Amino acid sequence: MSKITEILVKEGDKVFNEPYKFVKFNNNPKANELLNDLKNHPHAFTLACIMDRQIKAERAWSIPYEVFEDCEFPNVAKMSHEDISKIFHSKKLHRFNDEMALYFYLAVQKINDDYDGDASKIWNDEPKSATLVRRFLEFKGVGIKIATMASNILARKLKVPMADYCCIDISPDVHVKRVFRRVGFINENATVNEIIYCAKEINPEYPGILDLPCWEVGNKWCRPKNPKCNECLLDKYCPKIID
DNA sequence: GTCCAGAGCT
DNA sequence: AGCTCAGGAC
Repeated sequence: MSKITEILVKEGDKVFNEPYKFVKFNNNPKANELLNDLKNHPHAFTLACIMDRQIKAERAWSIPYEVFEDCEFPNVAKMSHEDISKIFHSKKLHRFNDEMALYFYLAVQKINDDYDGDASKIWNDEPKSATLVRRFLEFKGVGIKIATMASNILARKLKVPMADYCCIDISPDVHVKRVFRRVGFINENATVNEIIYCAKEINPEYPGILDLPCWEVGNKWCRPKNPKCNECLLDKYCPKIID
């Protein structure tokens, strides 16, 4: 194993093995309370994950809190797509307010119809990792990045018990992709599938273990412009392949 | 102007 | 595989 993969796996393992501690998703204390309370507000975490695309992560993690300010769960299940759309537009919750309001609405309906209004039933039966990822994929607006991200956070931070971890892949998002390119794991025009299989190759029993360290490297230091290599934990071993 | 934890449709 | 959705922080 290369020194870089060794460091990334070790960092991932460290977080995975530590006991639960309150997760700080962003700087909104009330949103964080909601997201950490999987027992009483499991839908908040689920809905926030679905909102997590093409905007700053910190902003996406507040969206369920912002909606529930106007209408508490489970009453939100009675709201129409149009009602929810009005909230998204008036509070400017997302870039894609029409589309995200629809996915938010559809997710609430699905939680109601398929999980008896209790989103924790998505993950609380100690599922196989494949089952968990597939359940997230069933939601409209959820693809491989969001399904694996949700599963990774449940496994690594929120300590949700599951039967195995082998099918929780790395979340192939913009940061992971950039970091994988610059450390030389993949080439410039690699596809999402190549990223996923690259992580499987490194740590097949839990490919997603690489997700958090890679995401943090990309978010904090390995920026698109002016990467702060001297502060990065991979500095000594990284080939620093910049396009 | 650049960048942001993408997915769906063609 | 490429295009579209289209907003706010910096």
